[in-house]
Amino acid sequence: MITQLTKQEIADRLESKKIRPSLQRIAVYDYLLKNPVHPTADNIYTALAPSIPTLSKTTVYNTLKQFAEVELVNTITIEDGELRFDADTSNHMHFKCSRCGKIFDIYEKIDLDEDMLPKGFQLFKSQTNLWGTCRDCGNR
Amino acid sequence: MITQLTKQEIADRLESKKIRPSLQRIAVYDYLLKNPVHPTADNIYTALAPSIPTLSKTTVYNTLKQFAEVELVNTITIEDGELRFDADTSNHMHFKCSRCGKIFDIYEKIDLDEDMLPKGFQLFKSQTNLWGTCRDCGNR
DNA sequence: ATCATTGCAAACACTTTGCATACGC
DNA sequence: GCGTATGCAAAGTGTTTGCAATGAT
Repeated sequence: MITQLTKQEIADRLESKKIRPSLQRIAVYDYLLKNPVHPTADNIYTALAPSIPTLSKTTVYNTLKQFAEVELVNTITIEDGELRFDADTSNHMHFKCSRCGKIFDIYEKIDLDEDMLPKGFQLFKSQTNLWGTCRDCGNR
Repeated sequence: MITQLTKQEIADRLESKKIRPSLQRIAVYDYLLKNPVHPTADNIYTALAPSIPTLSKTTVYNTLKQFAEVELVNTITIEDGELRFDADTSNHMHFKCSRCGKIFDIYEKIDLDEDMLPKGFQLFKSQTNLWGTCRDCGNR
């Protein structure tokens, strides 16, 4: 499920969201596409820092926040105290293995719609998180 | 949906989970039952501090962590950077109003089961979070 | 030249830890 | 009296903010 886009394609996508395609921003988005493992801001910073020596964590945070605002990425709050990011904005669930900590994408669709909410409520977004053990970690 | 239990009933419930029913622990659990608004640890501390002047935040944090471990309460990660607590451990969803910030319980049930997971995965727990606007806050 | 972006350091918010005091059986 | 619980202060973690330097058009 790794998406490859050329730098130009990434640049175009950023511009279509009115975000100037700087080197840093392209690198962050490219990283998210190539590493769909729901990294934290710190993960991304650590991964990119060697190739962009001047990169700062602030820039990574700013960039991700901006991406989230224009819905280029989804933020995942499956774990308290850290935010994870996903460039796959299609509607899917996340499964966190309590043993190894890996987060898996689950594309099974569940139907959620406004009808299940009380009158007058409007639904913008939903997120379903699952916890358990993955195939490699067995039970308990 | 406010649950009232006597101190004795709370004490019994804590003991059934092998937790010694101290004054502080009873107060925290009682608060959660009477105030099912998904408070943070800090909310609880602030609310209880006047009546238990020696109470410390550490104790509130310790207590909640303990309760969560024995599944007396559920932890809700609907917002990054803060954990919320719910003494209602029945399976339900949470709706956060993006405007007023209130969190509502949605008892509509969605079916999630192990069948939707890849082979070898085991499901222990799930949590569905919804975002939008509540009846009082209208749209946008 | 102007305006946006970057990156450092400091500030923040929430939570956990270390440890001495106090409490309960 | 002994083991657990409590509470203070300090440390830790993830994130945001203030601001000067840099970069792009």
